[in-house]
Amino acid sequence: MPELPDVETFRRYLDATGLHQTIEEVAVGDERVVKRATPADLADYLQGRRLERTYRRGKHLFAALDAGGWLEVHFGMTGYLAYYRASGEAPEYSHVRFTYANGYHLAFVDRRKLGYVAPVRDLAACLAELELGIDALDPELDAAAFRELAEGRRGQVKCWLMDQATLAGIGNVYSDEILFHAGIHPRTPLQGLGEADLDRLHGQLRAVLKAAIDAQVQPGAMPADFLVPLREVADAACPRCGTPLAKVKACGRTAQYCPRCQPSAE
DNA sequence: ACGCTTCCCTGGAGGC
DNA sequence: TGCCTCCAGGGAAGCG
Repeated sequence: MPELPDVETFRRYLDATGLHQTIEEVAVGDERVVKRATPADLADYLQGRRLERTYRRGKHLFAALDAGGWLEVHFGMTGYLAYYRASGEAPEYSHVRFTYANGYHLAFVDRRKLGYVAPVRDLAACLAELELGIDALDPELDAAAFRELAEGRRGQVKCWLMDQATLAGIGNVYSDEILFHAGIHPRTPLQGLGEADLDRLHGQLRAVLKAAIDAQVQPGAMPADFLVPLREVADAACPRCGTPLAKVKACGRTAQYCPRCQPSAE
């Protein structure tokens, strides 16, 4: 379930571990997690190169190569990065592994293989092809810009928040969290929201994503009134009012919400 | 245009 | 114990 805060945490991890070192070897254990290239192409593309800096847009992570071009990593639902020394320390499901000149390794780990690694020759073209909207934490996304994104749009507010072509980075978990703090039911029609609702939604969107990043997405480190740590808990109660949390299908996903703090508009 | 389902993919949980 | 089905939810795709 890597969403913006998770991918931002991975980005910082990569910054702290796998940059500025020559990649000597690229090993692909399962080619299904390599997109837009064969494993051999990917190896040719990366061998002898260094990753120099990172860029994140929504849930997509990019790393710039010293020779030009980029590497894209998308984490699907179960992906993450692991940097380790001894080969024996490689986590299970390490489907792509880099070996650096210093002897360390960087692995793309993804149990369910819904994520991927891909070479990117032209970052701008790649971003255009992915049809990603503005990053949900882009400083240019102020309250007015946020309201503009909602203009003329129909459908349920949760679907809109999760639409990567509108706002990049929000998925099922954090859309629930944001809607909870804004006091809005996930199935509320977007057109039923007023300016004050949208401004509140915008404020909570920033606050929630930043708090999750500050907590390094560790459930135990999240603020006490967050729903995230309660997702897997049976019979969980609202951290605000104690009302039993409810689930509803929205946008093909299971949304968790508080029936009292987020009254249905229907 | 919207909302729903199906598919990809795997493992953990619960029922029988 | 073991088999079966469901569910998790990132995203693409297809249907009405």
